[in-house]
Amino acid sequence: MATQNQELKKVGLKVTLPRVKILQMFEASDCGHLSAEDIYKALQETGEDVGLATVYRVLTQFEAAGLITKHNFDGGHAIYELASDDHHDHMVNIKTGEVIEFVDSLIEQRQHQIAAEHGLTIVGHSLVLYVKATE
Amino acid sequence: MATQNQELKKVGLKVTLPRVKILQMFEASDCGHLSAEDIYKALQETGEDVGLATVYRVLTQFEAAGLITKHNFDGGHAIYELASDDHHDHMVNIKTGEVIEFVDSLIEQRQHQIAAEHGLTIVGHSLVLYVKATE
DNA sequence: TTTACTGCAAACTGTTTGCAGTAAA
DNA sequence: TTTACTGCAAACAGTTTGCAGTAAA
Repeated sequence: MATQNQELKKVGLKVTLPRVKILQMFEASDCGHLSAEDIYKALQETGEDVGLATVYRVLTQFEAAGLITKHNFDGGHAIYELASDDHHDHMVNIKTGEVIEFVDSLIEQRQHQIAAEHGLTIVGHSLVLYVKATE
Repeated sequence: MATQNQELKKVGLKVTLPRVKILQMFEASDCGHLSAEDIYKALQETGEDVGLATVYRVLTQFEAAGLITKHNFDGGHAIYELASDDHHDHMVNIKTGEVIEFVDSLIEQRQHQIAAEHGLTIVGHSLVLYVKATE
């Protein structure tokens, strides 16, 4: 039995076709950074009859369940990726659209320090570097 | 004559009431982080008859002219602030909506270093810490 | 007078929601 | 059988745009 089924049950969601398919897409895709539109189109192409509204609902549920993470990069639409234990930030290549992940504990550390200096606690954060190839 | 008039002329925009008023609002407001909606409402309250579409148009023109900077924080609507030479990042208090600016040269430095390690150059970046008061 | 600018309403994009039907448990 | 889930279409928020009128130069 596919692993997805267990993952879904674990978070209290019924095992339905749209959910299994979408979860598979995240696990299959190597880059792993997908928008609702990406997923919707890909499902259409494989002949699956899943509505866009359902894609959004499933993504919201997956995010609430901690299976995936949502990012609001520039450019309007949100993108999602499988949640992983290790936190990381992103570089977006503005020429190619490529998304590169990176981790830097020094930056993480400074962020918490800065918030603390203001008597604040970090609830979430977003660090995106928009980059291009060095000439 | 008000300074705003020169600034507008310098960037090749006619000196009109909506533009002068909006530019004044940015210079007057101490926090300086305003959304289109904020500006529109404030103008209504002072009895100015400026349409929301015009607010958006003016903001877009000001951004193109380099007078102001646009930020896409979480939560749907964009916010704008007067452009300044010194770069800074933002903390957004998720309870109050308050925006706090901060600068950290260590983080800046690391960002460039990380990009360089990948053979990339930073074109732009966005660092936002979503925070709340420490309990 | 000429041309840029404006307000209005209608269009658009990304996302959410109400509802009646459908399928998982 | 029960209840969660689905597709559809309609609603939504933030933003943009076409157009005919208005005001800056």
